[in-house]
Amino acid sequence: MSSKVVSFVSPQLTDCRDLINDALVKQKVLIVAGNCTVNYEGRAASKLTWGERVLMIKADGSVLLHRRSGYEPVNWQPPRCQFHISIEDGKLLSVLATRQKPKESLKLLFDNITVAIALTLADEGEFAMHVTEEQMKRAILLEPSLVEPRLKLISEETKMGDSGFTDVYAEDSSGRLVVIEIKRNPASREAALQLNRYVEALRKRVNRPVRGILAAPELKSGTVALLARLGYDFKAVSPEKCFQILKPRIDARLSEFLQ
Amino acid sequence: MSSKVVSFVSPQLTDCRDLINDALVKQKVLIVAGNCTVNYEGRAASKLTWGERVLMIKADGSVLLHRRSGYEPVNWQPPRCQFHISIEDGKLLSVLATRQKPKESLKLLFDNITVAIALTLADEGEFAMHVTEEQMKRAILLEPSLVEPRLKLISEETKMGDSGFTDVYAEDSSGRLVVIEIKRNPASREAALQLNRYVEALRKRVNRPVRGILAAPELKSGTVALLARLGYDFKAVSPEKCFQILKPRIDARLSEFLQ
DNA sequence: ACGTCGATCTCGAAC
DNA sequence: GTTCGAGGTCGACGT
Repeated sequence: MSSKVVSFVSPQLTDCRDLINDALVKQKVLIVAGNCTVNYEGRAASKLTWGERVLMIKADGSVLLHRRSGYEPVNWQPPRCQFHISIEDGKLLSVLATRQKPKESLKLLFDNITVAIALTLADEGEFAMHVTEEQMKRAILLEPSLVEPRLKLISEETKMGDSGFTDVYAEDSSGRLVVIEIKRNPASREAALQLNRYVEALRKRVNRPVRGILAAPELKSGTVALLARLGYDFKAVSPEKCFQILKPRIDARLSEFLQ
Repeated sequence: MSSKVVSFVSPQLTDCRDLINDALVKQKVLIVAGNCTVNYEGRAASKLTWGERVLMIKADGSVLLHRRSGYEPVNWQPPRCQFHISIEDGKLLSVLATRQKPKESLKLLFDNITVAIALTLADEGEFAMHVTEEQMKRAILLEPSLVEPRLKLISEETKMGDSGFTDVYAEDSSGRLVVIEIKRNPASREAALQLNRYVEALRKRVNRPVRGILAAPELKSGTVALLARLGYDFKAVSPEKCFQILKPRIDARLSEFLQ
């Protein structure tokens, strides 16, 4: 057996209790499959009657209980929760995971364990995501002509009162102020209304013409009419084009990682 | 070894390929731990350099790749994606999971597998959750006085033009229309703006006074001023109180389950 | 199919 | 600490 893994197939509940406690102390990743029932109380409350599921407890104390299907766990606990593992009535393995703030508790009872594994994962890998909304914004800040020719940037993330923040703030070739709302995905009505809030807030403060531009790969169907009614412009900006502009910088950062 | 589990510790890559393909065909739950690198392209794009992680493929074809820490998978694929498993250069196990609509692909390369497990999970358990926002709404529909005395319900989920739906729609003791926005958690500015959209949409359609009430356990600090400025009311409604009203019905439904 | 909205959302950043 | 917005959000429900 590898030093990286301690595993039992059809183990005794007491062996599992010890394996789990050891894994928690050593901050290993724990995987337990077996027949269980679950109770959650906290932000909401839930009950899950008996059935076979897969429990994962990660090194930071997050808990995930997965059924056969579904991307999301049926029950879970966020990172940094506290554990109490015990045997009840000599025939049930209890896994209790609790959190304060908010106060919530997750209790699993197993009457049978199919397999239990404790893993030590060596993972110093770098994760890099490209073309987020933030990166589209950086690309537009580097290259405002992506949105419109002769656009002059004024400032990034200017405070806009209680409407929150706007994405990019500029002046067009006619000297009008321009608020640019950037979306990575096809823009919904919500995006148009968000742009509207920013423009309205700015108009209250500057007594000069303010334009609004929604920059996104495309508009969802219902958004076209709303944007027109509000009197704002749409400019198609693709994440791919933004990526091309950012690529030299991203490559530079990746090569830093690899050094 | 139990019939419910097929597992390998430190297996050959070819054995893993066969185990995975078999598990996919039989719609088992698959767990593979090993050293891998990952590329994702689709709604965004990401790279993850080498490191040890846990891969889970569930019976519905959802994919989750977990690192040591974090509630969320570092990479994933939603249910119903298609797989292609192969050995590259005789020394890399490739797991390719693709989806159309949106077109996206996740590619994992393993150069070493610590443990691989295929599980058959027998799970017919019932999952029941209590005190969701939906249930708070049902409680208020049963007992409108939770929000205000002498409130008369008009209809539930009346269409509100392009603002979507409102939660509850009523008439107060003075005959004014009332839009009630219900939140399960402390209400944010976003909730107040949502209520505002519903009220504005209704005012455009009915040419009579329309009030707005935000019903939630409490208001977040910034929301108090905004709600006042918009001219709407706040009513504290606790999930616990709602649950008390619903409890008889929930108990009745649970006893149906147990029959 | 698309759009909207809730979620035990989670996560991170800004205040 | 809280608040706020983004997310490859996911998932459910309605059109």
